[in-house]
Amino acid sequence: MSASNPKESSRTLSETLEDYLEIILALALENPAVRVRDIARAKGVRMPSVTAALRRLSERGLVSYQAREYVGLTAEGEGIARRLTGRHRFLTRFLHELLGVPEDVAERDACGLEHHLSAQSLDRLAAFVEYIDTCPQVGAAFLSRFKTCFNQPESLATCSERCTEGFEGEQGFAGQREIHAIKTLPAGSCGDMVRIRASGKLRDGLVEQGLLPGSRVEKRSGEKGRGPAVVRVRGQDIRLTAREAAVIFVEITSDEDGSRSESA
Amino acid sequence: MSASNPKESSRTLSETLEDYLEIILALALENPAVRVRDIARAKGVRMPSVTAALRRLSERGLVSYQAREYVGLTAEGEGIARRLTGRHRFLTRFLHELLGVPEDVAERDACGLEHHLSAQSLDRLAAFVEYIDTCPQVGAAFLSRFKTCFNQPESLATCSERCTEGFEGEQGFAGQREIHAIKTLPAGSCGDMVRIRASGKLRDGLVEQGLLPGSRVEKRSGEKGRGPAVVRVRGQDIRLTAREAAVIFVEITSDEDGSRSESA
DNA sequence: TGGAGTTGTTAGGCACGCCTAACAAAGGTT
DNA sequence: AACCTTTGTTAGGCGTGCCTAACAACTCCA
Repeated sequence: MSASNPKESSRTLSETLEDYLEIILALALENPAVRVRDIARAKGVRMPSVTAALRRLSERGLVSYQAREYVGLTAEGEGIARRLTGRHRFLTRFLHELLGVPEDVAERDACGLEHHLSAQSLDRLAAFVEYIDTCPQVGAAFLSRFKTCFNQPESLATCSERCTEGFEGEQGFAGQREIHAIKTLPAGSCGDMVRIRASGKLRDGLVEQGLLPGSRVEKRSGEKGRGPAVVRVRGQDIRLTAREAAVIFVEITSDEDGSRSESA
Repeated sequence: MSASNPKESSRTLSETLEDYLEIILALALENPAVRVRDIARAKGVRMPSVTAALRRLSERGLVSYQAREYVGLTAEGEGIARRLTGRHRFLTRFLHELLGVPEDVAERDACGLEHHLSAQSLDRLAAFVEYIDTCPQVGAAFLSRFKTCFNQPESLATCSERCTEGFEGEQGFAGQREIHAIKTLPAGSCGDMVRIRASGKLRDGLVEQGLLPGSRVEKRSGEKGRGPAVVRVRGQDIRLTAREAAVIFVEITSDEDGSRSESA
C-alpha cells in the first residue's frame, strides 16, 4: 500500500540486511569471532547467501569484511544493529509480557514488526508501556486484571459479564454509552465494534474475518434475535450465527462516519 | 531473523501481492469498475508492474483477470483482501486513536505491520483494546490520562512528577517497587528500564538508541550523580549526559536476568 | 474517417535474495 | 606428504518486483 523508492536503496537498508546486522551483533556478543557459517545457521540460509549479503553490507560501510577473514561490525553498523536489537527486545516483551502472546510467537512476530514501525510509533508505544508500568493512577492491578479477563477462557465469562453488565442496563462505567450485542439490535442500526465477548474458536473465527474493535458495523437483517443476523462491514455482508450475534458488542454512534478520534 | 520458505510461495502471498488485493478491494468499493491505471496510481507503481502482479494473482485464483478487461476479485481473493483491510483499519486506529500517533504516520505504519502480525498477536492486541475500551474497572479516564501524561510536553513534567513522586520515597503505587533515576544509582547496580521522564529531543535521542522500557541496564560508573554516567545495555557501554541520567528510571531487580514475565 | 490521447500490453533490463554445484583454502590425522 | 573435513568462495540459475521503451487497442472528436 506504500510506494517504495528504489533510489533510496543506497541509504535505506532492506529488511534482510537489517536482519543480518542484528544477527552479527548477537553473535559478536557471545563469540570472540563471527563466522559466515554461524550467520548462515542463525539466519536459516546457506553460506553463499551470507557471502553476498556481507559484500553488500561492506559496500555500505556497515561491516568490515574481507574474504576468508572474520566478520566485524563498523561503528555505524553496530549502531544500527543495536537500535534494531533494542526494538526487537522491546516488541517481544510487549507482545509476550504485556499482551500475553506465547513467547515463541512473540519472538517471531517481533522479527517482522521491528522493521516496519516508525520512530514515532515506537516512541508512542514505549510511552504507553511506561504509562501502564509506572503510573500510580493506573495501578499494578491493571495488567493482572487484563490477564484474568482475557487469558483464561474459564474466567472470561465471569469477567465479561461484569464488564458488560452495564451494557444493556444503565449502570456501571458503560452506562453512559450505548453498547449492545448485535443480536439485540434492530435491523438498520449502526455502530462500532468494541468487544467480542468470547474466546476460542468462536472468537478466532470472527477476528480472522477482520471483525476487530473499531470496525464499523451495520445490521442489515435478523430483527432482535430472530433468525441469523446479517451485518455489513466495510461494504460486505457477513452472515452471523445466533451465537456470534450474541457475543459481538457494538457501540451505537449517531454521527455519520462513527469516528471517535480524540485529538490530543 | 526468520527463515523464509520459497516452497511456500504457492500458498503464501507476498506482502506486495497482499497489498494489491487490498487496493483492488478498496477501489472496487468506491468505483463500479477497477482499472489497471487506478491500481497503479494507488500503489505508486507503473502500469506494467500491475499487469504482472495481476497475472500472478490470477494464477493463484485470487483475481479474475483477462487482458484488457476489468479486474475483479474472486471469492477467495475478496476474503483475503477483507481480512487484510480489517487488520489495516484496526492497526491504524490503534496507533492513531489509542497511542496518539499522527494519522498519516499511523496509516503508513499500519501498512507495514499488517503483514507481519500473527493471528495470535492480533487477537491479543484486539483483546487488549477491547479491555481498555469497555472494562468498567479500567474506566474511560484511562486513555485521556495517558494522553495528558504523554501527549503534551508542558503537562508532562507535572504528571511525571506525580507518577514518580513515590519512586524515591515510599509512598504511592510505586512505593513497593525499587524504582530510581539512573543518576541516583550507585555504580554497579542493575535494573530494567521502566520510564523515560522526558519528551522531545531528549526522549527521542534515548529511544532512538534502543533505550526502551524493559531494557536491562547496568550502571558502570558515574557515582551518584557526580560526572557523566556510563551504563551497559545489551553488551555495549553508553555514555549518558547528566540530564539523560536524571530522566531514565529503572526498576532494581534482584534476580539474575531481571525477567518479570507473569505467566497466565 | 483519420488523428490524438488514454489505457494497457509485451519485451527487455535490473536489483535483491535465495538456491545448488563446484572449486579453493584452511585445519587436522595418520 | 597425502588425505579428509570444514569452511568459504565463485559461478550460474531462479523468482519477485520494479523500471523504461515500444507497440496495440480503445475512445473521442473534428
